[in-house]
Amino acid sequence: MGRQPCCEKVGLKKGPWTAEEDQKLVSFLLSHGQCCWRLVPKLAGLLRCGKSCRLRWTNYLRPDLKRGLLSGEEEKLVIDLHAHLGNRWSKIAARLPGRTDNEIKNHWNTHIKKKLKKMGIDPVTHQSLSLAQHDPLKQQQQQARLDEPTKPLAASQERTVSGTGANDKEEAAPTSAQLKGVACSAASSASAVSPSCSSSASASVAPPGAVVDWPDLFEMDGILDIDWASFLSGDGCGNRIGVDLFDHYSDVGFDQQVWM
DNA sequence: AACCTGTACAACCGCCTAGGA
DNA sequence: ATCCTAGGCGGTTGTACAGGT
Repeated sequence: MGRQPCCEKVGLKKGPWTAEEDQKLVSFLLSHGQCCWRLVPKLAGLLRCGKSCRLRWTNYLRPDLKRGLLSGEEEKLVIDLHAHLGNRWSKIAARLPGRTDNEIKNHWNTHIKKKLKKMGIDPVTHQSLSLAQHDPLKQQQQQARLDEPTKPLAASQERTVSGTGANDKEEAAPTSAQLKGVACSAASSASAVSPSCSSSASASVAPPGAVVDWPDLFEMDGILDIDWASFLSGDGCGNRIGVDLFDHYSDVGFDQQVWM
């Protein structure tokens, strides 16, 4: 007995979304809010699967998304968080307001991986490639640390929406990165700034049944941008992100010149 | 100009989990 | 306790575009 498909796929359209489809989806979601994704395509008059609609909204149409390449500061934060969290893109995205897990994952695979390799850093273990090659035990330990949170029990906690108590518990546990001061309070500050900006938390943009106007969303986005800007600009520990990141990689030869 | 190759990123797929019936 | 559904996640694929030959 196979798994049931997420929806009836016969007759459904696949592939790139057209402007018309985008417009239908956006106008529907903005006037009705997010409710049951399975019903959205029917109600919005789209020949798409609900899952596809959710993805399109989450990764592309959400008004609070930032567009364009990740900034240098964002890249550094992604690397830092990846060293801390591994390939848990949604968790990483939760720390970067206006960015989606998909976007970060793509950026990691196409840009950051290469840069790290170019600098002689293993993008998986965040160790020097030569060090990792010559010290399999250390490599194994590092990998085990990255793998650990994905164990079933931890995974079930991880699935909780960012910013919840469960998530906070996880943050409270000291990690090697935090012990080195890498995490600073960057992570907690960012999450405090925007609990609603990860794809997983996107539902908070508009509660079920809520009618949301574009201006409201943009205004909220503006608030996020201001806070994020001050966060990055050096208020509090903003300046420390870059400094700590380079400190973190100092033993593996993180070359700031190469990066910039 | 035509073709080939590499790159970037949008979109899909399959699996997992939570929650409700 | 079990089954089913919806939502979410990470990995992978597909496609458009740019640059090189």
